[in-house]
Amino acid sequence: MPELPEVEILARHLAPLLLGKTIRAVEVRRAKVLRPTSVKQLEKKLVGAKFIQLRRRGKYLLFDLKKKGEGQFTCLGHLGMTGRMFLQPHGAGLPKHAALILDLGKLRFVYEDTRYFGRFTLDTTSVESLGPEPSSADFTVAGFALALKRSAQPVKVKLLDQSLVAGVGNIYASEALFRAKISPRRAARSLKREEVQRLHEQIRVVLQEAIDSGSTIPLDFAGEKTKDRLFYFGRAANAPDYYEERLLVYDRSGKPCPTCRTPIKRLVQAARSTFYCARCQR
DNA sequence: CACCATGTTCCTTG
DNA sequence: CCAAGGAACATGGT
Repeated sequence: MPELPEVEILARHLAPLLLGKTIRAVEVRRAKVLRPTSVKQLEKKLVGAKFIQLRRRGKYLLFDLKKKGEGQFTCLGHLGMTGRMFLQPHGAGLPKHAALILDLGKLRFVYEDTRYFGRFTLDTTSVESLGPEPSSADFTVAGFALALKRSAQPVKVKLLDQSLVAGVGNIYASEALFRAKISPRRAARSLKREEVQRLHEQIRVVLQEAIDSGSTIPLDFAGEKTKDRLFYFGRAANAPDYYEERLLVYDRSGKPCPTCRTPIKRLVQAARSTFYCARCQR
């Protein structure tokens, strides 16, 4: 489930379910996801604590908790590539790769992650190095331009740098560049002011549209029936029963560019796939 | 068997 | 200190 929009949708889904609930017990099935926190440290801190707020920063979830008579503290969650978080009744089947289970009384919170790349930890230092939130006023064209100027890397690769702007991942990097009509191969520092401006705007637009789209779809957070690929489809305006593909270039190599019909190309940069239209993107 | 996958972090080199 | 490149992490789908 993981770029900024997916995490935002998850945060909105979980917040009302978690707030006010108290953790009765903690079960850690894969201690690796707590790193560098130990099982003991997590248990000691979480058992008896109540959720008081849930925030998102970049692709991270920040769970604010508090125990009676003690100070507030924060737990950090990240979904890695394959993580999910959801609530379920006790007795419901646990997924094969359940990494952490929090007993909330009537319900339990499950963090499962097939590849265990994600985290659920007391160490919140990762958020310190994040760049501005793309939707906030802190994400300025001037600041973005300045950061791009310092890099000789291809702009697509640079967009994945979370210190530049927080939350853009491999899918939306390709999508934003397509919409801004900029080639993913361009050196970050070579972009003209107008191009930086277009890219800045399209990053904001593509992420916001994804959040809006995700909000209207009945998502299956537990992932038992459907796959979360569903998230990448938008509800078609006039046909309520099927989902129209929403991504314009990602994972569409060989398919026609939505603008000019030229086949979409796939390129490997920094060991990640990039998709683009060689005709529309210069 | 081969290659691919929504991400971050660590290590090395310059 | 910074930028950049590459491997590592781990499991599953095609």
